Amino acid sequence: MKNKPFLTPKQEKVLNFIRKRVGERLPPTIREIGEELGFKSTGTVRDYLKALMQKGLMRRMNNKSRAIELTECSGFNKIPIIGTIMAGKPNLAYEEIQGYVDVDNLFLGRLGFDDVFALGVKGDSMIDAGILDGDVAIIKKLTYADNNDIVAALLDNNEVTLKRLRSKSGKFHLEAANVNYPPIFEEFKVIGKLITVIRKY
Amino acid sequence: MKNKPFLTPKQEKVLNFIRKRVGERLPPTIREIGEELGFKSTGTVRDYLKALMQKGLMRRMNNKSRAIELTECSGFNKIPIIGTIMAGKPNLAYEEIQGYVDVDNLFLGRLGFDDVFALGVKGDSMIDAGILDGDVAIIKKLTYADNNDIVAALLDNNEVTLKRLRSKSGKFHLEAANVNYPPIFEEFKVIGKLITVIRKY
DNA sequence: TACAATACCACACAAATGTGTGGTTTGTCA
DNA sequence: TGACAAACCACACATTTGTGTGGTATTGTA
Repeated sequence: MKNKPFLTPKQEKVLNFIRKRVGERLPPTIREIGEELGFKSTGTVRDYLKALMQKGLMRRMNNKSRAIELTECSGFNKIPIIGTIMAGKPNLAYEEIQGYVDVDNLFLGRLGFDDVFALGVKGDSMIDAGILDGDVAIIKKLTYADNNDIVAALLDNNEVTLKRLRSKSGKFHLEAANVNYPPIFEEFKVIGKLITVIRKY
Repeated sequence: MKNKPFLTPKQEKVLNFIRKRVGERLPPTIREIGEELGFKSTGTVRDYLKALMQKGLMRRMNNKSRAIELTECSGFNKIPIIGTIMAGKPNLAYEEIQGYVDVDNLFLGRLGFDDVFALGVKGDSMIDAGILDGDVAIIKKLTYADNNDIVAALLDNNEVTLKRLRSKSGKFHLEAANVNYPPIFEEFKVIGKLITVIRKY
């Protein structure tokens, strides 16, 4: 069993300041960290950054200002997923936390923002797959997909549509998830694969 | 009627690139913008930034690298929502962006993290409302709800269930969205209201 | 005791980055 | 036609920022 990366109090202070600034959308420069924490030398700050990097908490790009990337992917934005809830307690002192919804990583997993895009769902053609009008579909950019995957496909008329990919005797076609829509046998190109659906009420 | 701040296509491209980079938590330098957009002079980029600032879309700090702040608020993690996609283009250039999915604000809106929790959906009792087994339901903590709202309710056996709230002649009961499930008339307590559904594939 | 890690500092230097001035071209509008 | 804004470029310069080297002091530990 490995023990979690131990941080000295000072190191934690540095990390927290970086977290704060990253949260504010402008990571600090080395000198800004020094000013905030009271270090008079840039070398000191670099020692800390080196330590934090060795402990796997951040990455940096060479010769790029403010280029600090926290690997922990901002552990703040998590929502607990609850199984059962204790009865008497008024304020949801949840007993069984099954996991966490990570707001940042939810859609992306290990993907970058370049690898996905979102599509507003129009119509009810996928209603039997639980995808309703107005839902937002998060699509991972791909040019291929497997049988039964739900894909974003580009049709000949330059329209993008969300359908299920089916193969029948070696040929692919698109199927709606709604008996009222016929399958699509025309030419199309897969541009991505559905990885997440979001619906707001 | 006021017209929205007019942006030229080029200006919008610049803005979108900045949005993207701010979303990635490292705003671009002037030269990085120029490289991406194909400008050979820093002066050109500064002209654009000046224009965007005059239109009230961003602020900058003097002599600070990457210090671009988008005024359009909460520019945290945004995924572009794309309408139509140019046919030939392979890599989905941020050409026609209709809007953004704001990862942070998606579930929460103006709520804090304390005001919501998540529920793992089990079973198919809400399938006709497009809520499937395995979905994650984001619930806003409330002790009341309106007729027809989908709510998280605490039953007598300490189970939490997701159902539609119905009132009939002044009395509330719970209804599944699946003809195979009978309505629930037993005692229950509303603990929250469904605000978002997320499904991962 | 010797060694390693932590916790600092000073300072020089190079690279990145922002600023400023002065241009050219194109199209629109009065 | 002239004025003006958008949309560019080149280049010098100042400032910011990252890098690198070489120190000192303290503490725990093998």
